[in-house]
Amino acid sequence: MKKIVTRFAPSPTGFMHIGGVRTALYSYLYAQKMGGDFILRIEDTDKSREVKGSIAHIQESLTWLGIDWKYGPDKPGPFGSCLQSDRLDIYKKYAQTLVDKGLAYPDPYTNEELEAFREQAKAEKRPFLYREHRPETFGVWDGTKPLRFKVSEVKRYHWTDAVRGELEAGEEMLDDIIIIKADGYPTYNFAHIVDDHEMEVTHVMRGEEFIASTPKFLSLYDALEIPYPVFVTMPPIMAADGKKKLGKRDGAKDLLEYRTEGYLPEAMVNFLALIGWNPGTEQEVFGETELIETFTLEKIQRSGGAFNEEKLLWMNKEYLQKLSTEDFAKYVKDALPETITSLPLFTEQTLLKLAPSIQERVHSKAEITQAAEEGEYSWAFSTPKVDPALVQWKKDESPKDALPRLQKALELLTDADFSTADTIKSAVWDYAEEVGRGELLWPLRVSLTGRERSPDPFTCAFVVGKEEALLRIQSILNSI
RNA sequence: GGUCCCAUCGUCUAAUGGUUAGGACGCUAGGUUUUCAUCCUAGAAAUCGGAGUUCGAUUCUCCGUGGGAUCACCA
Repeated sequence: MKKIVTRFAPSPTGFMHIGGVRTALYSYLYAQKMGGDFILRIEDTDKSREVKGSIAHIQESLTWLGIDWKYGPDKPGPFGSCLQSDRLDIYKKYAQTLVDKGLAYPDPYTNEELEAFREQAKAEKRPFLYREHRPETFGVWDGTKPLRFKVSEVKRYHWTDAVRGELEAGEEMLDDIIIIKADGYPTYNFAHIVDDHEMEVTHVMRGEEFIASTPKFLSLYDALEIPYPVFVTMPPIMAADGKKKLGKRDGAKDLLEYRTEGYLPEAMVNFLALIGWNPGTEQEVFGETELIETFTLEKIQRSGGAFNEEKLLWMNKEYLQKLSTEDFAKYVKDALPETITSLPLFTEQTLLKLAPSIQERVHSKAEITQAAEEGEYSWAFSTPKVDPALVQWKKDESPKDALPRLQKALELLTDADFSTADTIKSAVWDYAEEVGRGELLWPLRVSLTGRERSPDPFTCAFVVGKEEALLRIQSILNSI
């Protein structure tokens, strides 16, 4: 059996966004699943649109997600460079075979003349077709004029798509397209066919925007006598409103922004895989290995899917919870603003003790940063100013009513084992049951944190440590 | 406008001729050792419309409708 080869072929015109990455991911997953190769090819044939640094950016994006390539801009293959700009001679060679067969010719018209043809067609309300203006005799291609492909067979093309099934399109799409531009660079239409053939790509996986132009490609495959690869059309990813394709103009973000926001690559991969594909089971959370095992072309969706950030957030939480406490503490530290990390009681040790209580509730780095800015964690790293009124548990009580309970708790805690939150809990639990849990636990927690919302009092006491905890309780006792 | 593609809860989707149309996110309610969160349980929520084929259509066919894509010396 022939080795499966897939490729991802972006143009270096800026950052990578969700849509592009998903295409890359599926191509990668399929190659992995089939024991084949995945190639990263850079389609840099339009110098004017090229954005400096984007090749590195693309590589960084894919690497972040754990998508690695057998051949790429940094790793040439047996077929040569993976940068199209390095392959000009190859395209010229293929173009020449077309010229030799009388299937390609230099465009004799000026831009102005072409524009006039277009205007005319528009005025007559019919589509513009270059082939209607095809010169009767072909000049010699000297490289100063664009080279056009002469469509020899204007017919209806039928082809099979691994996802969409039988597809067809009419002759309206067939025209004498430019294959080599006046600047010597090939067009996408031509270059990708040559490269896919040279690189022995078996499965061409790309977005549905290419369905309409497939007849053009097919006519070129025929003229070049290149066998068709398997076409695999991916559904578009739509903007959150589900109305239009997610593009840079519709708020599609740079993939790496998600990294900065604290999304884990595993969560992103898992989430991305599930827009437009599913295993047919009820499983939602997949590791990469599992994804590779279960991935099939047949289960790729036909219709477009909206990018739902809330589900991404949920997914991220799933993966955040799998992190070790140490790793999660690092994650938290990254998210904490200077105002927190510079607090007097801030230490790695305290952070490590606090981390689990954050881990069970948080979805992203942004959430931690925001909570921190709102003062949610300050109690752990500095002695809070406690408003005595907050100690009041029931409406008809006065803060003073909590005094005896706190006094007793202080005694119990003085003798308590502070090695875990549980040992602290067992020291006061019986008493809490006796007086009513809320009656003790609320004032205790408030004394420790000064906040209406926080983790449970045992965790809080554990985080700040025995000495500090006792100090805080004593302090509230004095101030009521 | 021509051509092409698509159509199940708000969203991601399962079920391809026979199911109480299932799951997940989100939402609502209740519960779990105080608050917030987590977690658990329950609930509301969908087959775009119309014909046809069939004993029976989410599923097959046709026509609408809606949405998307594409018509470059961009990829």
